[in-house]
Amino acid sequence: MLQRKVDGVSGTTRPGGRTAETRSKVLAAVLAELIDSGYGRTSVEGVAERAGIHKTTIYRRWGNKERLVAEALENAADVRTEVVDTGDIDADMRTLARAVTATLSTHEGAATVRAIVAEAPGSPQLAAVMSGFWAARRAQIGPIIEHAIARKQLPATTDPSEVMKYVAAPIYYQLLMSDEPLTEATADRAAAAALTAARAGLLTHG
Amino acid sequence: MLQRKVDGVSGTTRPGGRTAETRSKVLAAVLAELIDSGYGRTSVEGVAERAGIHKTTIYRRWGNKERLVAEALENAADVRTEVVDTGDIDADMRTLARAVTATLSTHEGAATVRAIVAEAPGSPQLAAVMSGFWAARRAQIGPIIEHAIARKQLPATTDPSEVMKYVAAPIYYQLLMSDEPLTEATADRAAAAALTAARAGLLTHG
Amino acid sequence: MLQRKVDGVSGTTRPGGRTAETRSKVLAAVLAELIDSGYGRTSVEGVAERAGIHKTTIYRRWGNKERLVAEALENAADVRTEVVDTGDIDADMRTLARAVTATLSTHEGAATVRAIVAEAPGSPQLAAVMSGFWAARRAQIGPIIEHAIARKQLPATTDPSEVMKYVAAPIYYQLLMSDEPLTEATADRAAAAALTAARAGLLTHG
Amino acid sequence: MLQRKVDGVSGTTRPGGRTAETRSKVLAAVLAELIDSGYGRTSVEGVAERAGIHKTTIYRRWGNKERLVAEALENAADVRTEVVDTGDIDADMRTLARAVTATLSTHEGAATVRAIVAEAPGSPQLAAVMSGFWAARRAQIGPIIEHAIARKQLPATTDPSEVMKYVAAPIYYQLLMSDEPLTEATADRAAAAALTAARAGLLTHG
DNA sequence: TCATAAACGAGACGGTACGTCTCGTCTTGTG
DNA sequence: CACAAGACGAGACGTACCGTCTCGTTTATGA
Repeated sequence: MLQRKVDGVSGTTRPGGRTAETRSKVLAAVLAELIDSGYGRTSVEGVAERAGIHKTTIYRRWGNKERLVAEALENAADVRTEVVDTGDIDADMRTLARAVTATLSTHEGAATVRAIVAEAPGSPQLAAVMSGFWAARRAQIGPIIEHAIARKQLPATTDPSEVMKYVAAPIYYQLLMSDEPLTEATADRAAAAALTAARAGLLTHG
Repeated sequence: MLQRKVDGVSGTTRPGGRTAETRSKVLAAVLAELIDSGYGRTSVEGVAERAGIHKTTIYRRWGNKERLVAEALENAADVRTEVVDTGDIDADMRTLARAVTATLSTHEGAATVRAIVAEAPGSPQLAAVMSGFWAARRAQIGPIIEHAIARKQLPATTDPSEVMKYVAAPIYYQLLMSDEPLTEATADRAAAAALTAARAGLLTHG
Repeated sequence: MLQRKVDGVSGTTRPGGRTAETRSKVLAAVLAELIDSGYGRTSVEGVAERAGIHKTTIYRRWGNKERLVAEALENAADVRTEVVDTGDIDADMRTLARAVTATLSTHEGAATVRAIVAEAPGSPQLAAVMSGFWAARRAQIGPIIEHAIARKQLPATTDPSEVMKYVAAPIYYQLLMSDEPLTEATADRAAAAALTAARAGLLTHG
Repeated sequence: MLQRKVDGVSGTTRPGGRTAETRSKVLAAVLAELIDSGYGRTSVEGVAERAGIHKTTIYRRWGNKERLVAEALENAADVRTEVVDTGDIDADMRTLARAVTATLSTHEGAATVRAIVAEAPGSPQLAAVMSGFWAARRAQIGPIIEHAIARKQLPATTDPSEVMKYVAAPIYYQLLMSDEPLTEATADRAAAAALTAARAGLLTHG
């Protein structure tokens, strides 16, 4: 399954105590601080206080702020969007786009994305997080696109990655670069535009 | 005329002496630091040193790091993309997309965008910078789209802002969210996809 | 004269601020903490708080705890014992011994000595402080001994340094190695014993 | 019988394990660290590592750093100076002084003394160690002095403790307060001076 | 010989202090 | 008056130890 040990990254061997619980409290606190204040104004000490543990513990386990935030974001990114493959490519794309929009519409989602974009350059950890996140997304739509191709609804050489990119791009762009709110209309338009481009044979491999 | 107007955006009051020169040295230094190190690792003291002036001077004129960076970026964004209206909507869009791609392909352009995206939330100054930047872009393509509409190459209700957004989105997205390089193919595909969506009547007002 | 610039060690050039006052507040606070708690339990943060200034200021000026304490002790050691040369060698030695005893009998004097002895090994700064302190002491009794020699009260080859050492040794020893209190009797006995040894020709050069 | 008696030094209570060996390894490590680094820079963790055991074990047995060091020093002080009573008070005192000098001349002896002096105030444990150490020394010279008194070589009221003090004081003083090396001449002079003072009736009870 | 209790290993944790790095303010002096 | 020089307050960062606790493992002994 996709089940991951709760204990993923740092529950090394045998905890002398409350390892896993501490970990989850801290990661939750990181996200909360990120949302409230953004990466720049998030402090390790603030996280520790919010989590009700001591800052030394954080430094012991995560070493520095960057790795701490990276793991928190990785964790958050793990909460994956449920996407179904109904066979109706238009509806499925719309569903996907709306899911993305919904995520980014929350204060939490928006803050997470901003934190990642802001810190990814220069942080191998975060780059890896993002990489993994998008790989997961691609894995999700791959089958949907392939089914659509099988049903001749999309050109045979259509690249699922590109479709994903063209669906997501306008949504992320609107979040990051404009002050317009994200609505369902935003999502639907993005989905429709991506499919139109795909049908026109623009979103192919290579 | 002989009027020089070195003093573009914020020629505060009246350059009593070396004001303007100091200003441009500082702003250049800010950009350089931003490019070298990113926003987080750019320090006012580093900027001062690089500019060969004293940090007090910076604080006197810009007050804080955020306003300093905001003005530097505003200044940088002023270097505007030359876009021509040849009447061939496909070619013109491709030219526009390539110009955007070219800008973001430079180390400087990429760093600038990242700095803006990272700091815009929470910084009214930067939000305004970004706002103005996109207004300028929209002003550029407005006439092109209108001409295309006049020639019936695009639906009458096509929204130039949306077209701009759909051209730019995949390019910015690729810069910020993936590690694929920006190429001319990226630009051409973005331009084609945006036009396809526009022709399909998806990029209309409202 | 023996007058030293108030500003001795760190009044570098000509400060843009309140340098000298800060310095004296800090050094006084160091001594106070040393007396209250001993070297081991004296913290830079505590000193800063007591001095009413910020710890960063201390680190900026003294670099680390060791140098801070060294300078404070150097400063304290400067408060010199007044010793007079009456011509009566017995009385003068007794006066000297009593002065030493009086100094070491105060909480402050005892704490200072303990701090120096504890930290001197491994701290060139403190070694230098101690060196200077004893040089000053030797300079004080030098003339007294010479006068006594001139009056044939002491052997011609008597070494003032040795006399000083034999006067001070039992007093310091009693402070550091036993729990007996320092009294005038302690001082008088030390003075008498040193003179007896000197008269016996034991405290000579080489 | 089958009794093994692994338990050399202090067969604490009931060894469920390898008690005695651990103890001696730890105490040796403490001394070594003390010698290498002084009290301030000696860490329990460092001691544990050097002893090849775990720091928890140390805390279990000694509770804290102070008690650990106290016991190590107590142990070290136990190695007692052999002093003989030949009947020749001058020679015996010289032997005693040379023994003291020899001990303090070693890196180990010097470090031990410094550690004790530095930490004794505020540490009842160490005060007790020192107290015991000097009691042992007094016990050693008591008979020698008494024999000398019996032979009328010293005044009847001579206090052995005072004689010990006046022999040791210049030696300790030189170690702690100056940078002159300890030599046999140092020892001989100290012995001679103490005896001179004693013969002059200065080192009496009360 | 085998169960048991003490000693031990491993390591997470709370906590104090250290020393470093920026940011932004303020003071003083100089051209 | 603009600027250089720099002291200072504020506060976060990351490190080193201290001493406590829990859990699991080893080992000597006594039944």
